[in-house]
Amino acid sequence: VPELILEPLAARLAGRSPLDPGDRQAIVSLPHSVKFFRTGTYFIRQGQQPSHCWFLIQGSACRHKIVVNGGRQIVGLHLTGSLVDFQASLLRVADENVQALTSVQAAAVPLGAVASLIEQRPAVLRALFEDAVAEASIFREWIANVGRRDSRARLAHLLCELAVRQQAAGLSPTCLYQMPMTQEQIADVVGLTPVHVNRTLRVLESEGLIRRVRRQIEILDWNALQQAGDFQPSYLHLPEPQPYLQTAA
Amino acid sequence: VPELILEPLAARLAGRSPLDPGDRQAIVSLPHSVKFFRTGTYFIRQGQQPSHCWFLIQGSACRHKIVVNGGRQIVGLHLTGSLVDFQASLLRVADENVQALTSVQAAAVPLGAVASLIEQRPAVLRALFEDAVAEASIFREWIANVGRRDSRARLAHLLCELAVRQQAAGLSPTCLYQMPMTQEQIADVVGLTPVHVNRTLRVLESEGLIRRVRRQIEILDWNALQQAGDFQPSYLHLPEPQPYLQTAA
DNA sequence: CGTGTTTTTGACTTCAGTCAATTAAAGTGG
DNA sequence: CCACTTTAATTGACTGAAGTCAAAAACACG
Repeated sequence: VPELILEPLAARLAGRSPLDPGDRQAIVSLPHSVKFFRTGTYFIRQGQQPSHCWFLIQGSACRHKIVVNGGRQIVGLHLTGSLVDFQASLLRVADENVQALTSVQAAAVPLGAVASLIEQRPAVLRALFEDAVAEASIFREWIANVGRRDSRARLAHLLCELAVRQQAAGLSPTCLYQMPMTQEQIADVVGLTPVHVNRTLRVLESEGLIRRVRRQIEILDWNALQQAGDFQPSYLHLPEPQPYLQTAA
Repeated sequence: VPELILEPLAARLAGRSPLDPGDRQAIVSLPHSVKFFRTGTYFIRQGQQPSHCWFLIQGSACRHKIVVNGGRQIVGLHLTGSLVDFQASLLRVADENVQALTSVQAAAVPLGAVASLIEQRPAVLRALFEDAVAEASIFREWIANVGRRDSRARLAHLLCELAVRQQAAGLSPTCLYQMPMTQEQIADVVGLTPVHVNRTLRVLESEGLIRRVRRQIEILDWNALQQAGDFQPSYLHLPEPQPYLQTAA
């Protein structure tokens, strides 16, 4: 049933700000087509003018910038359930790249349809606004993470954030999850080199805070990891859990 | 005339997204009281629940976080003309501090009044949304700045950003402006130590890119500074210049 | 089973941090 | 306007966390 595809989006937004049945119906009725992307595919590249935004049905993506010396910085992570690049559509052009971290199943929604949705339904606009404000809070925490924490704290912080966000997305319990990135990509998130990420991850492992098998992260001591990473989840501004979350557990 | 106080806010928002005369009138008619703050005063502290938001009539403020080892990271700068902490009101509590960098003249606007304004006038909500999206774009650029650029580039980038933003705020020409921060505060913006900021600023000065007198920054070679800082102003997403900007030059 | 990533390890370098002292500037009250 | 105090900027010598380079081991996959 095509109506079911965008239902998680409606639920997510309703968790931010109240939506009446008409609002929710308008969201799930947005025109969309489901597409599949393999790891590494670009959703948008710097300088392009997007025509669609993407609802991530399954899989994760990162938003990154290339700096002048050739380095790369990942400036945001989009997990299952997030709406990618709607905000960028409010601005003129994209000045960032968005790339699939895993294989991704996404619903492409034409920007025009979203534009008329928010014009007709202020409550939806409001909910999208609150979603954007919560995302901006994550950006600010990342500035602090990359600017003022040492490598051990930076990585511990990232591991905690992913644990909480993946759980909130209904993907996994907090203590065990699949890391959606290589160590090189992790390095581009936290502003370190891949070599140093590797060494620091094994420090955390040798301290007994985490265990790693393949790319699975198991958090053995949540309190200690949280403390090591100076992690307080309030900045994530997670909405109250919505019905759809339980179904996916 | 009290109506004139919030006129720059209306003009700024109208520059983001079209507002009809009724919208603009509603903005300038918001209840407000003008207050003065001296350097260092806190507008909001971590954990407080704000009751007002602040329109900066004159002066600048910073938004900062304290990390566990006692370090501080400035995660955002608010210059003359910006609306502080309206967004935070959409979330539950503030998890950041906002502090005056200079002496500040600000209009306190009760959050309740803004809440009913955006409920009644979707166009204003839309404009505030776009303002927030542009601000978020700055946060992402800062993540890249702090995460992947060396000290020289970081500082050059900040100097460029301030030059452009202060000019956009109608405060000064691009090539000469008043730095609203001490070197210690600059260090907290770019994630370095005050000592290293000092040394790096004089490197930029000795290279002939800038000149400093008191806290005035004069940019002697705009192209070179822009290149040194890997600075491309598009991420600022400045609106088209509005009438009120010319008056202040 | 070979091929191309990704992860891991070691030796060495460097950029930025630390600690501590000095100089300059900005207030402040008499 | 000048002593006095405080804050901010500057400088030097030394340290250290993270980067670099390069190679080996482990893994993923057709």
